[in-house]
Amino acid sequence: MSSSSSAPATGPATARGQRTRNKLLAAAETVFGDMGYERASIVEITRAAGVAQGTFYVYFPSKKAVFVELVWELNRKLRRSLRAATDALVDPDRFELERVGALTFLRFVQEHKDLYRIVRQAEFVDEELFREYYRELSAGYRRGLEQSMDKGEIRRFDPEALVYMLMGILDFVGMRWVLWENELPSEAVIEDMVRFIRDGLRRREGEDG
Amino acid sequence: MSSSSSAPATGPATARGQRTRNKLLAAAETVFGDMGYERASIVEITRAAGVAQGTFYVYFPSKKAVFVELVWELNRKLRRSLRAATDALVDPDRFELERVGALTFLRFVQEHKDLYRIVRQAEFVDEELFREYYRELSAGYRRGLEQSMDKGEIRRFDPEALVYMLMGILDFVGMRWVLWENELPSEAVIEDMVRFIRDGLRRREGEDG
Amino acid sequence: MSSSSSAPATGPATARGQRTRNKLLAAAETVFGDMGYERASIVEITRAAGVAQGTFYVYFPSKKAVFVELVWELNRKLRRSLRAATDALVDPDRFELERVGALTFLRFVQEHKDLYRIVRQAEFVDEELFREYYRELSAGYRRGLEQSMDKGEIRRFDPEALVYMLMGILDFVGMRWVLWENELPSEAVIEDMVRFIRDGLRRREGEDG
Amino acid sequence: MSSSSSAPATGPATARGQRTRNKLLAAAETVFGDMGYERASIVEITRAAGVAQGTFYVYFPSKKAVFVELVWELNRKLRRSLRAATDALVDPDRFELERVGALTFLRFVQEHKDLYRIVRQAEFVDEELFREYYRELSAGYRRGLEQSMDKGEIRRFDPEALVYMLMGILDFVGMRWVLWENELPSEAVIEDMVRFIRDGLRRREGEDG
DNA sequence: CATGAATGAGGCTTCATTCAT
DNA sequence: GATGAATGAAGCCTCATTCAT
Repeated sequence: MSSSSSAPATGPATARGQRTRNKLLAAAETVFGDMGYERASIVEITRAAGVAQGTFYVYFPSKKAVFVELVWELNRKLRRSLRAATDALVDPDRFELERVGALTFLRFVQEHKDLYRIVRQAEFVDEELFREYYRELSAGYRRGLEQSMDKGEIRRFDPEALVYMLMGILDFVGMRWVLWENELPSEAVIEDMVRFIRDGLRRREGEDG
Repeated sequence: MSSSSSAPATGPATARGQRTRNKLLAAAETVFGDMGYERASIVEITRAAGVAQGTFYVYFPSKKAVFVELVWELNRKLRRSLRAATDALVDPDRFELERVGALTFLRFVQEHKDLYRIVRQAEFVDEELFREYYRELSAGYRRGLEQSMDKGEIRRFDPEALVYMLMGILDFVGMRWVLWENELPSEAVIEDMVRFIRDGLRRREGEDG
Repeated sequence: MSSSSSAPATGPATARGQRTRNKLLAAAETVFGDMGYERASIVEITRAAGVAQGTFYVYFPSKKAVFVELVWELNRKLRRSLRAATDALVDPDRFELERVGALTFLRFVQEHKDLYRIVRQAEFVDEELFREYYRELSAGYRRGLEQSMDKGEIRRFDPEALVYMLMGILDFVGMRWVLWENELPSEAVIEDMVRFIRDGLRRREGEDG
Repeated sequence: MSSSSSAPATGPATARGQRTRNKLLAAAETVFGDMGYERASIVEITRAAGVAQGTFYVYFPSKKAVFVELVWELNRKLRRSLRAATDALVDPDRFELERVGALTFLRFVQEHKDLYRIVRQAEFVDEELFREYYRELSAGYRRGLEQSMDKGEIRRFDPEALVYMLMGILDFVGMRWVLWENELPSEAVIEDMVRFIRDGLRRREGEDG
């Protein structure tokens, strides 16, 4: 019977296959990161992976397919990082969570610069994919913020608005320092950011919600 | 500068020439906005402009050239809008400026959805152009914020950090509502945003700067 | 306005354009005839036409498109030839028409060997195109045969059956001699063919229809 | 012949080997019939056969090789069918033979639509193979017709011409009804065909050969 | 001034075939 | 005896750009 006909072009599941697939994925990450989706070519990717051009199509049905996979990989990895970092905290308040979350995010960007740049291109590769990326990412964040509002830790906001504002801050800080300067923001910058967020979130004296 | 003969393909300076050039520019804006830089083609642009293919090269030396020009045009227009809106205010404080600036930005995005998407692509067309765009945009904003700090209206921040955080907020709110929902954010969202920014900026009691 | 957006990729209508288009069409005819549709390549066609590869797509939207055009061109030419030949006859009976039609067909094949082979491939390029080809070709033939039946010149047959039998005879004779031997069938063969058809059509004594 | 060691990739001669080979052959028949020679792929064939891609080359040296084998298989089967059908007749005259031969052919086509389409493609895979197919098929037919002429059962014809005309009739009737309508021609059509052939063959009164 | 036919490099993808396991 | 991962040549098509008119 062999593998009949249903395999969705994910490529051989053998050990060797896994290795090749990973080489390809890593190469694609680098190449897309360097040259952008459109200018990246399959030849370039396979050359970087050290395999023949045709090998690419053993593992991925199309150029777009690797890209999409990469985007989701980043999404998963990032969420996992954030969850790990915050789960490690003992009885944290919202402000602690924001500080740790921000730092984790920036470090993640630093370690996955290519992947990060890939997301930024998704908008032009597949609009819906791009939105899905943020929807997915914001969902958990938003839940946490809503809980904090319910607990009265922070002021009440339209949760969707709040989550996008916070993501916007992180995105731009990540872009400005990690991507452009190729380094984590200085202590001072981080401190300013955390303080700005904290004060923005905090209930004012005399407020009831 | 002047109208010597070396300017590379800026096109005839006659009135008719100006008209053609503008048609081309407008067409390029639409087409780049619709299909993205890479997928947009010169034929598409010239067809939309109602001129022959070759005419394009009378006015612009390359595809990239129109794109760059478009980016700067957006930049200029946006800064002009912002300046106009804030100049109209009588003796405004920082918070008033932020509110008006935010609204102006969002309305601008609404009217220039194409140009907005164009900027976001600049990152992959010409990294430096993209950074320049934000450097230019942030310069004036930053000056204003520094003055407010000096006056003690708002807390002291690393000005670069502050300006990118604020741009990040606006960018994401504009994206989430104006681009994705195709409408201005609701009053509630705007209000939350303005309040978040205001509280983030405000000096805490007892602080001295 | 130029040529706005409706031109169905038929290429420039200028004199120069017509010339190029014809070169391309002629080259395609030869190449498809020589190597068959699938093995023929656009490079081969453009090389034979003496133009650049890209020029092909100025005139035809796809490989298949030229092919289809070629098929219909053959169809038209063949029908025109047959009509011309039979129209020239003065008060012909069915048998005279068959003789002249057969000869005309065979001569046509001899002069259009490429196009002839092209039709035979249509079956594998586009099944429906292939059937349309025969439907179109048989329509006029069939009308003539029906008239002859009505006049009582020939026996009554299911007209569709008759027309396909006659086309089958001609097709195979054309294949066997014109294509394979590269010459018109001998007088003897032609005579046998005409006689066979005549006797097959003729009413037997004592029949009434 | 024999089972020495030089036969190029005919595959293992064991029972299991035979089974695999037949699965491959059957799969190839279906796939070539469905998609045509050029569009059919080895992967498709091996998948349909339920074996690994590489296995194909254990049994056949190339894609073309299976195809050629399939063509000859059809040829053999068809001739065997025809022989069986006519051998069963008791002291038949030419007209009876033609009627039975025609019916047998049409039924064969109906049961082997795949193989039928395969032959029609042979022309573009290997011209010589295609001609050989008809030469082989016509050889026996022609001998029978010559005998009938010698016996005076039918009029004298150039035998090659006659045999190709008759094959042409059958080919087109098979195509028009069995392939296109997916059904045997109606009684009426069959009757017209048999009558047309009979009258075409028959000696006219007063003829002597 | 403008045109638009022509170019040719380069991109994505398919697939027959090989060969180490 | 069978496998299936890998190969790389080749195909169709797109498009920015040039240049003769």
